[in-house]
Amino acid sequence: MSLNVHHLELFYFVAKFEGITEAVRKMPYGIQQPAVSGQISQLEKSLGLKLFHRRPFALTPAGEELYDYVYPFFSQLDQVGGRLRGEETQHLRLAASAAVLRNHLPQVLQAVRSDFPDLRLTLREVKSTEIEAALQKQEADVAVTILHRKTAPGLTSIKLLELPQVLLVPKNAPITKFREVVAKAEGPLISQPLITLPPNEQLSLLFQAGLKKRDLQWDPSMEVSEVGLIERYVSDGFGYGITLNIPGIAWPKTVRAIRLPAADFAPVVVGVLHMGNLKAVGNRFVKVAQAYAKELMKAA
DNA sequence: CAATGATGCTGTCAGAGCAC
DNA sequence: GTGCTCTGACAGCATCATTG
Repeated sequence: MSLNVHHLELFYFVAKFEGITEAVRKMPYGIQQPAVSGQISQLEKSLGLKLFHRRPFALTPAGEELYDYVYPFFSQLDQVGGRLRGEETQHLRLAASAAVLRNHLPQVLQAVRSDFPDLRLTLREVKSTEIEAALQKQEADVAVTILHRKTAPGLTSIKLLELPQVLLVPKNAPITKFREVVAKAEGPLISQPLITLPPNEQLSLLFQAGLKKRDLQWDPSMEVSEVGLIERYVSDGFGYGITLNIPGIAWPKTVRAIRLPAADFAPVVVGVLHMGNLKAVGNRFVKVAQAYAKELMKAA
């Protein structure tokens, strides 16, 4: 025997407002207390069990379970209506790395907000390896991330800028060029401690590809989850780090950045990813991000 | 095919029952 | 007594089977 959805809706309000009378007062439409009481009785009768104790109000275990089940549906009905009516046009859900969210998006979003005064934002920190999945699951509208040669089907990528790979060394390190590191190596093996992102990150892949081209081997001794940590541990003397040179962003005084030869160590491409067609606010975001990237490159 | 009546569901109003 | 809940009587509406 299936449950009556109208009964479930009334039960949702009764459980939410903790009582029949309170539910009647606060419900978004007019209904009298006896009607609610009667409908709830029918629901309980059809289930063959009590859903809540009346006075004082308390959900029974069965009531708790049913409330947990119906809550996500009824609590989001208003928002769904708004979305269907197109009232969500000024909502932008963004996915990006922590570094991008912290260092770059504030300025870009400031500009977007001047065109969309009612802009509502959802910013989500997502690892670059999980960003495509987040877009495909519709958990975000747009992502700013490192682009691969191949993006997942259905995704559109827009290139913003290319960032050169750099070797980050402590300020007092006795080298100024990458070839000096190589010169100190015993054969192809570089033994200097190395700090990198996880091996499946695009930056790590491109760096290892560059080493391979030069028949070098340099295995990381320390793996960190975000580029900000590389700076930190390099300046604390844990080793040299592989990171990106972002124009306009100054390095801490405790480290120095050494450019890796671009011929072998390909720059990392950063861009915007999205699925399907973007709303106006999404398109505006892309335009502003492109302008911002252009300014950054000029500053380089 | 349209009209009719039975049935079921949900609603209101008035008022009774009950706990504090 | 007060406030909350339930019960009973009755109305409006939709559906469905029956009837002419």
